[in-house]
Amino acid sequence: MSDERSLSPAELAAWRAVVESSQRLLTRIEDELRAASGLSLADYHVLVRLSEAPDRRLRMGDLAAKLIFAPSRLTYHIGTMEKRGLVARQPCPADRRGSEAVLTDAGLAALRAAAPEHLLSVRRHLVDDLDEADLAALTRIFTRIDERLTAARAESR
Amino acid sequence: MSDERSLSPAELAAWRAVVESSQRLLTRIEDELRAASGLSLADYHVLVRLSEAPDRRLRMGDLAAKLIFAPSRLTYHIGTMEKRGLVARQPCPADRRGSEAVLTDAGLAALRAAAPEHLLSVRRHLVDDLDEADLAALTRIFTRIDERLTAARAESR
DNA sequence: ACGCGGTATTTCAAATCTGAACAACCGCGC
DNA sequence: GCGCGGTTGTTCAGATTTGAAATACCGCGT
Repeated sequence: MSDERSLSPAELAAWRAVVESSQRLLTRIEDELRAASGLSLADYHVLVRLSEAPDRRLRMGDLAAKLIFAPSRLTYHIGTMEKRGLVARQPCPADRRGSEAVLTDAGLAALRAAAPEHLLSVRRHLVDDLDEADLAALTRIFTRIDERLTAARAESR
Repeated sequence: MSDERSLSPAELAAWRAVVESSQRLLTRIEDELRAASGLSLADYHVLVRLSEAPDRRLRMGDLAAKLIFAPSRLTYHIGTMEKRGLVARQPCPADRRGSEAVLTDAGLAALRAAAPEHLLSVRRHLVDDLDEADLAALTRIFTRIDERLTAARAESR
């Protein structure tokens, strides 16, 4: 707290630990997911979001927001998943500008096939290291950060 | 803890919170860094690592390990930074296979110019939300994850 | 009904990232 | 001293990601 233009060693250590470890964690878990299922983490997240959506479908924009993807990235990504038969793209009936991504049966099957190993992977590399208090702290901390970020984004419009 | 092949709702919530919020946090902080200084977060991290190294220089391999970059990515990235005059590349005297990345005066100046705003940004979006206990918890948790990952990597060789 | 500012998505080119294959070199053991 | 397995970086081609510009459409106000 000494200088507001800087960070204390403890603050810097926390920031660095988060940046580096989360990077390493994601990389590792993605590697394992890829090896076990052929899906990237992005593929997996697309499948999860669609599987949770009513009627297994979402507007491109909504899906992009949930995944934190730039619009053009989602267009491209859904394109590759469509080629593999994991999702389908359909024009949105209510709004002719829009389109929806729909989870196919094959996509749902791929998700179900990949999930157990993947969750095991998450458990092995993250959850098993944490006790209940850690878990709660992580959830609370990151949820709060997210809320603040979303609020800050709303302001800067 | 019910099924070892799955995750409890609390565990899943923690995992999702970490993945999404850290993603959003990084994106946001990178945007601000870019807007204020023209540096990407990767640029900034390269500069930081070099500035901390003895004689302001590091072997490509060591730098790549610190940054969690694939080798070819670092080659490319140092190439772009070299064009901008932020770093220089020199053959390694002790090992003729290797090369070293060296921080230039311009690179150091760029880092010093960018740091205050960037740290403010980190403070605003992360540190200000945390009390001392949170800070310590984050550091402890992510440091432990990192140790485990590094250990696991060593095994799978 | 019409125009118009705004929104949803795609397209395009350029920048970046990845992994496999390569070239040069190290140093150990024969 | 030589050869060989292992290391260090780079190169290359292809995949992904980005941001700006284009396209098509919405719905409000007139």
